[in-house]
Amino acid sequence: MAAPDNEKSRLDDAARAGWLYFIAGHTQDEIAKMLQVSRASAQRLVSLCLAERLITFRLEHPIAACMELASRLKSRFGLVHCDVVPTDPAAPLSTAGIAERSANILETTLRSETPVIVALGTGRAVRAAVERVSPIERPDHQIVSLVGNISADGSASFYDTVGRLADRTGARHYPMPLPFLMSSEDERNRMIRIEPIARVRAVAAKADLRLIGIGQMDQKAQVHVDGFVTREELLEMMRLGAIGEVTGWAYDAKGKLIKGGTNKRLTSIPPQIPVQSTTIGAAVGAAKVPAIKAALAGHVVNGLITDEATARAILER
Amino acid sequence: MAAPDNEKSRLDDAARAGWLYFIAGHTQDEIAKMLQVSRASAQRLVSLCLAERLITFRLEHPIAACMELASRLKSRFGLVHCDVVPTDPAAPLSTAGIAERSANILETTLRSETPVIVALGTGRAVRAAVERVSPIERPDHQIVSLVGNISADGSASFYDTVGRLADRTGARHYPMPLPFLMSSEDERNRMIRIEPIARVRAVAAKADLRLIGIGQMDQKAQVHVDGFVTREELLEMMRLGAIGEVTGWAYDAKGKLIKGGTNKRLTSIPPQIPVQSTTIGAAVGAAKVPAIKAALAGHVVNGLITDEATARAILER
DNA sequence: GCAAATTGTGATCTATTGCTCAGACCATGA
DNA sequence: TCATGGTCTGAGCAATAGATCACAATTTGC
Repeated sequence: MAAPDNEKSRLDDAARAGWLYFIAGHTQDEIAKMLQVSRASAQRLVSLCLAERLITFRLEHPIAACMELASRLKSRFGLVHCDVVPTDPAAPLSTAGIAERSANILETTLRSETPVIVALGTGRAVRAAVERVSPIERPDHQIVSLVGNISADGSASFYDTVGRLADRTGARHYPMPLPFLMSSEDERNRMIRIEPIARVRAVAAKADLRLIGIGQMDQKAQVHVDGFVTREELLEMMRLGAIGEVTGWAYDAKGKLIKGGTNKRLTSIPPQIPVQSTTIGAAVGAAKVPAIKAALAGHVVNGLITDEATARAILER
Repeated sequence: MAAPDNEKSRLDDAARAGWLYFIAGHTQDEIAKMLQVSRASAQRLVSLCLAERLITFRLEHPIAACMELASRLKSRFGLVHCDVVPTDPAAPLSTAGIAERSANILETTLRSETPVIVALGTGRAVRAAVERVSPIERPDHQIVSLVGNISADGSASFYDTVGRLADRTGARHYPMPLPFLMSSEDERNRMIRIEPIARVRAVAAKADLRLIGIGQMDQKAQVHVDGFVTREELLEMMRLGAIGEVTGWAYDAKGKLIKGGTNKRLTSIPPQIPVQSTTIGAAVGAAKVPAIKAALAGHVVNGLITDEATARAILER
């Protein structure tokens, strides 16, 4: 009868100490005096209270749920980085929130004094993020594009994220002066070997941070909506099992790159799978959930920036 | 639009910081790096999170309620000490819990190296407390009785708390070799002036700690049950407004001592009102609630040891 | 009944936290 | 435009908390 009694009174004391510490706000020294133990023991009681989960913390703020989701995503998929932002109820598909966060990541990385290489992929969130980066003079950094910035019709209208970001930092920048998709595999192979392009690819391979969008491969796939791939090409990829894409590279539900179709003619830089350097995907929306899930599960990316609603959907069975 | 936005994002950050600190268990330094602020700012965010009550602590343990009640009693009645112990559901009137606590107080006081004077009053809890004090050699302390230890019939059978406690400490002790109640006011006045008694009273007046029981003055009053006052005397005191007693001294609902009745013939040492030195009342039970309330409100005592059920009743309405 | 093992304790050292202060920054109004 | 008052920031320091160690107490196993 002695052991459970002792244990009980020990937990009682732990609870008392925890109460006095967290709720009444006393110092451990004061608590030690009150409970007639050494300060060391008071400290142990407080930790015991924590360890035994006698005391719990409740954060009454929408952010709390986001932090929780981020933490779960991080451990579920072994991510090196994860941010979940509150979903704007007025505009559930808005990229504003994730763009803000992404900009934050970019700024953090660019603030570094030692030279870094940042690679940018496609996606509205990535473009919006670049817009939100505040200027900082870092001429030693390098900004490189993972994806060609010339559309199918030959125009260079494709939004120049790399240039914009370079403007803000004074960094050297490497756009990729190539069409997104070549007309044949041979042509693609020739193009990516020409000197200026090879240089871009070499820089990109060493990128310290990649920030890319994650696209779904369905009827509303961004690569199709933007006119980079035709309806037929899209349908073929879907037939081949494509469920999502990063920088145009289509992958299946397990995060494996599709072998054929447009993947043979893409000029953009393929993701390393499994991903090595920090590669953060930014995406929101219910439609993208399967694509994001596959990217996470298949280690196409090792970081994610999304919103609360999307995060919940990803974690759902 | 800037101010509310800033403020909102500030609270967001505070919530984030609070989450990272309390729930994820990061240090403020780590949080500072994550949120891209100085450590000082991270610290401010964490305190803001606390100040704005974004985060709350919940203690999942019966002790929590007791601590809460003790804290409320303390501030409501301006007590220097208050302990509330869990009510034993199997024996709601048991003095075991409060005796344990009271013993603790006694031990704490007696552990002091500098000489202290401890005065003991009546009450089962006080007697039980003394029993639970573990021996400690402190011959420089003094233990003094506030109340005569000879009952009406002349026997000295009345439980000798002072002697017991002195046994355990080696302290000098001053029992009060007097009947509880004299037959007349004159006789009382004569008795308390005789040398040995006057000495006891002098020591008692300087007591650093008084530990006393609080009795109710109703049909089941302990002073009557124990045979110290007759039924008639009890009824007279009740007519005079007596609602409770400490060391025999009856007081009314406001905590004022009753002028007449047995109070004129008591040999025990009256409470100072308002109380100056630390005077702790120990009592449990629904029947004692009015007596305890009056003692607290009238500053008959400035400390209380009770149980959860009694504490709730005291605080009610 | 004794020795081993486990557990708890206080001393002491190190890390973390809270606080103060001087200066920067910003908004406001003359 | 510039002074003015208020608010926020980061540096540095003092207070507080946490970790480690050797040792003592207690329990457990033989």
